[in-house]
Amino acid sequence: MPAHRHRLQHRRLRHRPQAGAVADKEARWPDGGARAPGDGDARPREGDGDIPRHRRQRRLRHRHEGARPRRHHGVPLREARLLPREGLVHGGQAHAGEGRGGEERAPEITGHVLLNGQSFINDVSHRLSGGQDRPDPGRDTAMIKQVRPSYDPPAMESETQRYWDTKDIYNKTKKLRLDGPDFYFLDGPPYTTGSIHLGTAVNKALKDMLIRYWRMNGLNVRDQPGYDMHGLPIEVQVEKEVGVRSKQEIEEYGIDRFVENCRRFALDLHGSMSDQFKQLGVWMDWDNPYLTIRPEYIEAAWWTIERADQQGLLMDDDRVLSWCPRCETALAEAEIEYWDEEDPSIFVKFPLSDDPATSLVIWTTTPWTLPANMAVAVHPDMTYARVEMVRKGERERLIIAEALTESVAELAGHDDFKVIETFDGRSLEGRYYNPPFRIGEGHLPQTEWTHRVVLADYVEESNTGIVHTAPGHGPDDFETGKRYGMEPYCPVDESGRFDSSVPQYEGQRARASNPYIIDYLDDKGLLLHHHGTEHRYGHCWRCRSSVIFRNTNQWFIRIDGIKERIAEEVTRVRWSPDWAGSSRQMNWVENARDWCISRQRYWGIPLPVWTCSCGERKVVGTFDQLSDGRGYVEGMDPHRPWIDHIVFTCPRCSRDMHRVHDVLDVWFDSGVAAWAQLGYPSEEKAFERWFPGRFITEAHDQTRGWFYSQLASGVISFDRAPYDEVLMHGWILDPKGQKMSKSKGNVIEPMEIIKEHGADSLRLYLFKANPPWEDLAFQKDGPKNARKILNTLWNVVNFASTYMALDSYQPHSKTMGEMESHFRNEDRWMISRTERLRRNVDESLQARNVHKAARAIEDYITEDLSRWYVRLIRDRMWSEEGDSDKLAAYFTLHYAIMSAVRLLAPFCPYITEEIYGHMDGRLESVHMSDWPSYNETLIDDSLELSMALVQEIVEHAAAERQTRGVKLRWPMKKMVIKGNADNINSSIALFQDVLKQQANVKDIEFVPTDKEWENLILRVIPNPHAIGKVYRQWSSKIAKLLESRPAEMVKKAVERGEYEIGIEGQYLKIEPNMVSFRHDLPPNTSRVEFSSGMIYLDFEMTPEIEAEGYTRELIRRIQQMRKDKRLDVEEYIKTEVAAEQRLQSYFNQWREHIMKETRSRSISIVDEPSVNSAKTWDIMGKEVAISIRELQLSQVSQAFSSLGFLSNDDIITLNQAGIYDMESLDALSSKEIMSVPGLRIAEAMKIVEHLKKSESAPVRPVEAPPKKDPAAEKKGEMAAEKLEPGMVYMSLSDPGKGQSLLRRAIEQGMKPLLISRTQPDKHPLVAEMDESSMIWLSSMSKENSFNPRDLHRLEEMITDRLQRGRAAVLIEGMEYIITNNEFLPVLRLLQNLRDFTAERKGVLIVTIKGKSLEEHELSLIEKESDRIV
RNA sequence: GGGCCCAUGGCUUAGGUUGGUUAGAGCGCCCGGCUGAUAACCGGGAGGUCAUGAGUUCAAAUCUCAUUGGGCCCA
Repeated sequence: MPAHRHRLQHRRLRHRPQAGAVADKEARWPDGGARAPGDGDARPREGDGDIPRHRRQRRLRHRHEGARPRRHHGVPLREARLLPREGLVHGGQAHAGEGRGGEERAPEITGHVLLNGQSFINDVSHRLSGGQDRPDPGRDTAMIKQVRPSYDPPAMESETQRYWDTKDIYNKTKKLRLDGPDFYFLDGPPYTTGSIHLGTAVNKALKDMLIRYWRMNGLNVRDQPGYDMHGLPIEVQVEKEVGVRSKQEIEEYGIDRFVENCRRFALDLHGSMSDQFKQLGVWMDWDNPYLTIRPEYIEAAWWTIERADQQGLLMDDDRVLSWCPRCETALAEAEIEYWDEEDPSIFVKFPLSDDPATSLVIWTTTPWTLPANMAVAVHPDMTYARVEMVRKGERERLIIAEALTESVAELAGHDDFKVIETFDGRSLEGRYYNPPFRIGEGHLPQTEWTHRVVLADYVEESNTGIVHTAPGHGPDDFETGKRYGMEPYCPVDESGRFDSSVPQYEGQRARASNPYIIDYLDDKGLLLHHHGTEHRYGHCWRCRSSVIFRNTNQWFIRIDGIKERIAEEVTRVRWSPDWAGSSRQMNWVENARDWCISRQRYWGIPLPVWTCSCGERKVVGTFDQLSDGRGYVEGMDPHRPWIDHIVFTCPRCSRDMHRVHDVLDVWFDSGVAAWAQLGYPSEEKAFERWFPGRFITEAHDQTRGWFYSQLASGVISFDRAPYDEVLMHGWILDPKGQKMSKSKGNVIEPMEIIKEHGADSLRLYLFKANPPWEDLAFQKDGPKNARKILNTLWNVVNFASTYMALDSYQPHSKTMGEMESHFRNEDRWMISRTERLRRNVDESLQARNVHKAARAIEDYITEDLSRWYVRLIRDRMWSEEGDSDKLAAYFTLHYAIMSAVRLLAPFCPYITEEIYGHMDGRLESVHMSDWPSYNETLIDDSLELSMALVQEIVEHAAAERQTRGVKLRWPMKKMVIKGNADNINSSIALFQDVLKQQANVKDIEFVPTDKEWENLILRVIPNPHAIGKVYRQWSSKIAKLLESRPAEMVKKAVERGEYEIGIEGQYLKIEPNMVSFRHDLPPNTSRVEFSSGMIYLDFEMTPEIEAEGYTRELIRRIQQMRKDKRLDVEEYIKTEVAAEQRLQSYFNQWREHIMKETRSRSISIVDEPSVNSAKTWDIMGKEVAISIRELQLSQVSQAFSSLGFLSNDDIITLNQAGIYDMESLDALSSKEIMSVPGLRIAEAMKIVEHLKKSESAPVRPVEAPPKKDPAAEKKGEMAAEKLEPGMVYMSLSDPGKGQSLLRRAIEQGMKPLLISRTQPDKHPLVAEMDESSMIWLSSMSKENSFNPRDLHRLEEMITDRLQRGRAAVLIEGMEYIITNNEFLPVLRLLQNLRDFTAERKGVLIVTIKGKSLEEHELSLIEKESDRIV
């Protein structure tokens, strides 16, 4: 019998703590002290080492069972978790380190960090040697505590959050790295909106992940978060709040009040954002963010303006710029959002002054700019044509680009047209034309080139090829006008309305005048054609008004002068991905125009420029310089309007200098963040220490935003980019890849995801789903699936911690070197996989391939750790204490878990913290630990290859079992492996035991490459054609003879060319062409090809295999019955098995094993069942009737009642040794009794003494007394929760709940009706019901679907039963009915049934897998229940 | 119109630098198994013109060009 089977008893007992841990949730501790769940008894006590294992198991059990009465005061556990964890911290010294303390001492702990191409060795021991104490050896032991059995992220995360808060973990973690190399991480300030969205979430999560990674690598990371708090968005919100609608109204309201409101607004909002970031698990310096509205910040911006001025880069100028007519301010490109809008598309005739019968035809989508027309532009090299066109009977002459004549004619609806002559654009230059609008004298500046044809390169061969030019309304037009010496004319005022120079439209909004202008043109016969067109149109980033181009005076920073330097800096900076810099950013910089930094608004950094009417100007760079001004007050707020009151005296003419009333572009605010947050220039020390920033990461829209504004202001201020590295990340889109927007209603809220699945799951999904720089179409299933991965990790930890805690395993008591000799190959494999993972994750993160790192961890957890290694070591986990083989597995498993946890810590800070606290806990936080280094020498390619082969073969074997219908429970007789290369067999042989165990195969044979498996049957295939040619009439005889001869011999001989066969006295030579050979498989054998060879699987059934197989089937059935009866795992039973003779003999061979596995106190193996409650199972076509009866624990002890001095522990010990009653005790010799494993000597002696004394009378096995004791208690419970007639009960997850309710109903005398999807004969309730009371859903309809008629039939069946009075109906798997139907009919069915149930005083029980339904469906269904159970 | 990125089963994606077995996963679906990590897990199956077209090549999801669609940044 395999050794491990003996261990099942242990396992059963050891399983108890789990049940206890569940109870822990409400447990209270008498000492009021703090204990993490499960840490109580797992902690070693004095002398624990001497207590035999099973004793400790008992104690553990007692704690959980016996703890209840002690719960009278103290701290509920949830809070307890937040109080100090005793023994985890060494005297409050958070920095006492692993790494030195000896964790996994084998691999060198030397992290290697590569930053900006510059690498340095992060030597942990060096870092920790800064006068810090070695951890107290007495406390430098990890305490393994069992984790709570289920992973509940929202609850766990808020507990962890509180743990961090209470113990100030964040600050301690930072403090720990204080001596490390400084690393200036630069946070791009999000605009202060008050709530985070998925985009800001991924942004901060990414930052947090990298910061944690750097910290673990020993860097002292500066992590001040920032908030961008000035600007229009807040102004617009405040406008709404205080009820003003224009700049004029703001000024009436009072700029001071307005600005104060803005400040309050911004300050309120930033706090709630910080809270949300915290929940996301982001560790930044939330108590000390940099705010762009602080005076010192503003001073830094001023200083930068001053620097620009000193270099001659600051200027004011007239320019045509985007203008928001609502906000009445200029806008930068970065502040404009584009989307498609409908505009008119018109073709207008401009008659030539000297030939009014001929018109130039221009095209425009902005009719409102026509009053400001000053010229028309043609391309000098384009060919134009004079066309005669007949339209509506009228003849007209038009000038159009030649290539476009036809399309224009078509649009205009011509009757006929012909080209009269062609010429190039150049020849048109200077021709005068009559503009559509005549602007009054003194308004439109008349110069030499006004209302003439001009040349411009940008004119395209589209529409008409002639461009209406209004220098006051278009940047290109402006440039062209400038070239021809025109002064721009802009008849549109700040609010976007026509001024008095266009009396026709005075006071009208520019764009709104389009229809009137078109009408006017039409009236004057100038409109050739008019239609609508969709095109991209710019809008104000905040108020969404359409922007217009206006010519205004603004302040600029000249980019031309520094463009080259900026480009050089782009080249120098490290970009991820590479093309973000070399292509994208470069492209932007190359096309960059002068930076307009002035805005005509209130809530912003005031432009620090004072001007005098004489033209003198003063730029203020620091507050000190302010104090020279009149109106300066010490400590004053530098915002508007107060700053406007400061007046300087002009040094040139002594008149007053006033401040230009503009504020700065907010992109300038954030552009100076790198030094402004350090307080520079007023504070130099921090600047010298930290500047420049090492790293930034933002989304790709920042190419034109923050990436650029920093480049420009950095080059102005310090002649360099203020950062060294940029990681450009993507956007989060909706599931269909569309941008999320409130108007589309497709916004997914990060906080809701966090509430449901936890921040860890959200983060993991965000990290692993995509490369960082790609946009992510956010899938709602994403976090859910990520949670499953974390759940798997949790399960592994639960498994490991259960056993390790029981054994008080000390993970750090041995080094890897010391364990080396105890490792099995599978341990070495696991360690190799682990080292490889450590390397992969580190390399991926250094390359900023965040997704690859996350995916590597995921694969490792699910594939290597959970699905394989844990499977392999199960048996070893149950083995006896002190067994070095088990310790090797513990060590490896612990090493693997802790590696994964530390690698995962930056990604998922919560779950890793929780696991670390339970599996190690020597430091206060996993985030204080060092980044796992890797040891290349532990990576063993060939070992991993071996295991890969074994895994592949196991899979093939499983697949072959499936096709043959042979379950894994049935051992396979033999597996033969023939590798196709010499090393394959030996490579697989390395893991022969693993293969045997996992494939459940009794024997493995290897066949060398050049041989064939000997059991293959070589057959001679005679070739009658060839034989007949030579030997004619003998051929059939020869063929027969050949087939009958030993094929091997024939083959060899033929190959040698010497095979002869004797027939009728003659020897006939057999030529090679007369025969061929074939290898046939022996019976019951499969041949499967795998990547590196061939395997043969011998499924032959021997009596031994049959016996084992049937036994395992039987055990399985009994276990199932135990489960169905809801027996306690420790409950003893009495078992009867009725089966045919052959099976009986098999079961008898395995009798003891069966009893142990099933906790049967007795087992009788019989021909016919003696009770009719026996359940008949079909095991591989054989009928086996099983009945089990529970024996209460207390009754077991009655078996030894004559030995009153025995404790329950002793009795269990005896039971474990297979001694169940006095009879068997009697049969043992004194010596045997004394050597019962685990039995205390004193007790053993007492037993021996007692037996000698009493010559004890045979003790009858004790039957369970009629319903008393715990059984009665159970019933009492039921009685207490009697089912109420007329009620609908519903369980949203657990089918077992529904079944036990139905049982209760039966006990209450109700007639049951069961509707289920589980086949009736497999259903747990089958024993308690007759056939007519069960409806199998799948049999109600064909094709596994449910149609409305089936629904109706079902309703009839149920109401029929309810009508017959006092009925209880259980519908299981409601989700099946719902998913196969329209939802509403099902809901209606449920409503009908509910009414009917109430009316007939029946009971309706519905179980449903809530998870498989849509949320709203579920809530509707829930409403139809009276009670959720 | 220009620059950059993306396109692989119903959905999300791996592979692409370095062209070479049968394009690999997860979710969903179907079938089966396991059942003392178990509201978990495992195996199998169906499902792919690797966006389209052309080229290079003995060979293209992979390299080149063009086209289409989507995203970002600009004009």
